[in-house]
Amino acid sequence: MSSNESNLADRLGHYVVLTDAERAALGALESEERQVRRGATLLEEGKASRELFIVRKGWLQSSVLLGNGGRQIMRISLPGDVLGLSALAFDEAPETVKALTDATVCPFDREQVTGLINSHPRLTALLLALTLAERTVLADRLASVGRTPARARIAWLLCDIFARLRIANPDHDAVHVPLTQEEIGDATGLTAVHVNRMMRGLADDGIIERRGSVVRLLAEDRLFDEANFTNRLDIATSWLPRAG
Amino acid sequence: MSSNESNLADRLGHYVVLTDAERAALGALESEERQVRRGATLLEEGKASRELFIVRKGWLQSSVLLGNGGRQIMRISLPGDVLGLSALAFDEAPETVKALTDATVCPFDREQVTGLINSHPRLTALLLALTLAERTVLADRLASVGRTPARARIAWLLCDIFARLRIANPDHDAVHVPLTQEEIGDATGLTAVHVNRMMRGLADDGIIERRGSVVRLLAEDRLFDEANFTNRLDIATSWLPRAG
DNA sequence: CGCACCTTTGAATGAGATCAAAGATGGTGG
DNA sequence: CCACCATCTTTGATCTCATTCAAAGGTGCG
Repeated sequence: MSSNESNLADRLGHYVVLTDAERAALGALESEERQVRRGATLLEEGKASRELFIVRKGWLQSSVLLGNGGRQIMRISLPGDVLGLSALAFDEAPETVKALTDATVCPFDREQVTGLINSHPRLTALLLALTLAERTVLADRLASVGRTPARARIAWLLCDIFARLRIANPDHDAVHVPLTQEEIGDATGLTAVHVNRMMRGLADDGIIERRGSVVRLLAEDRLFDEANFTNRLDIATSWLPRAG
Repeated sequence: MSSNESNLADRLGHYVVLTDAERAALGALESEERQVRRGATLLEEGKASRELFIVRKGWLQSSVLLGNGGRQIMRISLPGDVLGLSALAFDEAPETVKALTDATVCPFDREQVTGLINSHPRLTALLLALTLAERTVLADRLASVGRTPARARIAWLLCDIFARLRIANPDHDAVHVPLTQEEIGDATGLTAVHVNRMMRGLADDGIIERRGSVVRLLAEDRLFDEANFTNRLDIATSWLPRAG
């Protein structure tokens, strides 16, 4: 069940050198493990939930349903991500979270966050900064969907995914992307049919290569360029409280 | 210069009963006032900035510029809002902030946030919750722009503005909206021309009334309905740390 | 190996963009 | 106080990018 590793601690460790106490506090959030089957729903829009999660393994998606049957995918979550943070603002989940692959998550409840805030100011500040970075990525995504043509939106989504995967795996440039074209459409505000044509275009132009659901990046610079992508993975740390 | 009122304290006071110490800490953030002319830029995308602001008076907008000349407006800021929080995650502003009307803001720097986090866990938790609520609103906006037709997007924007104005002014239903149709377009991912046609449609259908830039809400329920709007202004407080 | 789901391609349609030009509005300086 | 000019709004005509509809291949899993 519990491993003495912590995905979240590893991630935060990129930004600051964690104290043992901090590492222990983060590890406590990952003391419980839950297996999730591909397709299973972890959180449902509108349903009560005070649970949060840290992703240990697998891919998940957060989405909302529109009145007209449409669906918007807000974010793809990867290992090391925190999920369901909005439980800290709302008693009812604003988004549905579904597993795209078999996944392992570590659930904890919001009272554990209360404890963290009370005793670890620096971790709290990091959590806030991470949340703000995520908000900024969401803003970038909005700009992409609101103000760029179909091809650039697809490019942006690929950049987002690749940039994040690179952290854990700097070498890999071929990735199994467990998203159907319909889902890519729901993330970019397009129809599956149009997604298909645009992906074909990117492949024809030698920017990506596709084999089934495996995507290989052939011309990262051109993709970033078409997407107008900004990497938001580095965060400012100079203002953080002293460790303690 | 300094007034002994705090917009932010008033706002947070809606959610919890603040202690004197908490009220004082928040007041300190608003000890300095700065006047901003309509059209003036407070923060510029890409430029260094460690300043944050609390809005005291006036309307402002946050936007990003796209490579192709397009612009996406992310958020309209009103009195009581915190602006420039992303300075806590990035040394360079990800968004440009511009005053839509003459405005008064209270600047403070991010080291003051450090102090707040060190000594006021409950305020820190509230700040986190507020940020998460804002992120959720951004997600709602993304769903609106990505997955609904032009008319519904305009409706959503109006709902967002009216819902927030209602807090300070529950009675008013006619509001001077200092946005050009071009700006409404930049917020909704539409052209000014199409915004014009959609607004006319909403007026023709008796949902709103327009006199110059003053908009009156005639059928709030129908507007909310068309927009698929969810009010995100209430936040959960049961998990917050005890005051102290 | 058969069925459900996904991808691919073609053709027709449509929502919103683009282009163009005529009113309205309001702030500024004379 | 008024006239002027810049900016914003409104409306029409045309165009285009993406949607919709339809149907033929693939793929993988039970």
